Amino acid sequence: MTTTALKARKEFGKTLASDIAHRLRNEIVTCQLKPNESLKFDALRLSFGASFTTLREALTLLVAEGLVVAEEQRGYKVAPVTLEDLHDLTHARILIEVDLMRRSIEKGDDDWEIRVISSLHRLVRIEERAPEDYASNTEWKAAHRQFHEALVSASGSPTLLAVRNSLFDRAERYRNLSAIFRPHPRDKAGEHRALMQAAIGRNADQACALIASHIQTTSNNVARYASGVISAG
Amino acid sequence: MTTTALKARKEFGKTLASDIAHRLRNEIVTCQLKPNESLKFDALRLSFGASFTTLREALTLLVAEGLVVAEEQRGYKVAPVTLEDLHDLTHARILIEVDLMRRSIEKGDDDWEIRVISSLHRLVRIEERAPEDYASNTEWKAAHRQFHEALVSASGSPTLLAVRNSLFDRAERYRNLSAIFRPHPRDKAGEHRALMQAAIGRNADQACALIASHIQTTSNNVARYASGVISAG
DNA sequence: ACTTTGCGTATTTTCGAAAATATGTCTCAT
DNA sequence: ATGAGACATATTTTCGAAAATACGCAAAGT
Repeated sequence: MTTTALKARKEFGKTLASDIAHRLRNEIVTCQLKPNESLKFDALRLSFGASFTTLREALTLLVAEGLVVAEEQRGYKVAPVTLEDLHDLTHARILIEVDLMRRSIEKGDDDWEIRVISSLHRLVRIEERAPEDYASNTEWKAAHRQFHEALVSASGSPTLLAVRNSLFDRAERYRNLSAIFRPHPRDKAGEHRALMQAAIGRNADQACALIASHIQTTSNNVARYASGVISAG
Repeated sequence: MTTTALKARKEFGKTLASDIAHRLRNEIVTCQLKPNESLKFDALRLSFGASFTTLREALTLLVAEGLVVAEEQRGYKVAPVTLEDLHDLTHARILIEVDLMRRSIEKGDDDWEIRVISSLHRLVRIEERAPEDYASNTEWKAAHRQFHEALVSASGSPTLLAVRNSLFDRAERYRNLSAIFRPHPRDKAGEHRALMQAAIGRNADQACALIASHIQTTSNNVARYASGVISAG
């Protein structure tokens, strides 16, 4: 073979388009594809080995999630990062996550408690295993995501959960961005444990206050450490 | 020409795909395309005159908005309507709309006040002109949408506004569904005026209570009158 | 009778070429 | 020098055919 063109093969989703969306989402969230980077079809075609229309479908999906922006007739690019966007995102996340948390605590059954406890356990184990900069560890990120997902998983609100997931991705991109510059990872272990205890203890007010403050603090840290790479809001 | 196939032409959007998404959205919201109806490509191709891939892109857009559901490898269909979904939707709308309302009232400037007042004025004029069942009037629906959009337009929250718009469409589909069975349209004129007055008067608590109750009441009415066509939650 | 297997049809999914649109460059008139 | 117009190139957008996959029905096996 003379070219490096890949033949596309599914790793995740059931259709190729959703599979590519998944991979693209990952590259954007981890900032392998940088904010504002223009997503030319020829280039994407080369790295993903799919045709124009399949790529287009994947990009459409990511536009809906706010990770890609489309300028009609002028192509797609990775969504910009700005302080304004970070603030907007943070506000939306707190509003929705607090609501989901409260209702999850109201409705959560035994299985929910188990999901919360076990996902926290896994997170702690990973932190013990790699105490240094676990925040840039892929395994930690997955566990972190799963813990937060478990907390709200009993809310019984598909609509808000879907929005929440997409906002979580957008926020994770900002966290990854700031991780490049942050001297040391903040110790979130205590916060996570307190969150779990408030949730399992059915102390809704406290859990909501904790999650709001958790999101806000993280956002503030991102704003501080990532200000170098973030365009002026 | 032997077939009735249409040649696609843009009426709205800049690209054909977004244009078709717009038209499809309208047909779904107005229930010309019925809940659960399967969206076969051949049929769509005939009525919209676009190719497979263009239609696919439009459908992808609507899936993200929750008006269409995709069963991978088994095509697309109009999203089902259920009582459960209506409740979920209503809850999400109240949460988000109340937040947007409060911040719009905080931040709204002169232009915002003008938008609110003039959009209400237009709505009232239409109601005067067609006092009978204005709720099934296209013009009224557009004005109604614009009034509610105006109220929250100063919130400065692109993320939540985008979610709000998509939820509004989903809710409008339920309203249209119940309008078929509702004996007489509820008189919303008073509620709308009170909403405007509370907003312009910068009475945030009252405006938030009014909008929450407005959404909840509408949803309750939909549930009552549409129970015949809504699948059991 | 009831499930399983295989095959033809219907439908979706993916592809690469062709059309449409934007961008950049060069020329020419002022 | 500067700006407008025209051509050439780069890029996106749309198309219909081809490949992949699901579905229905008939035949065979238990």
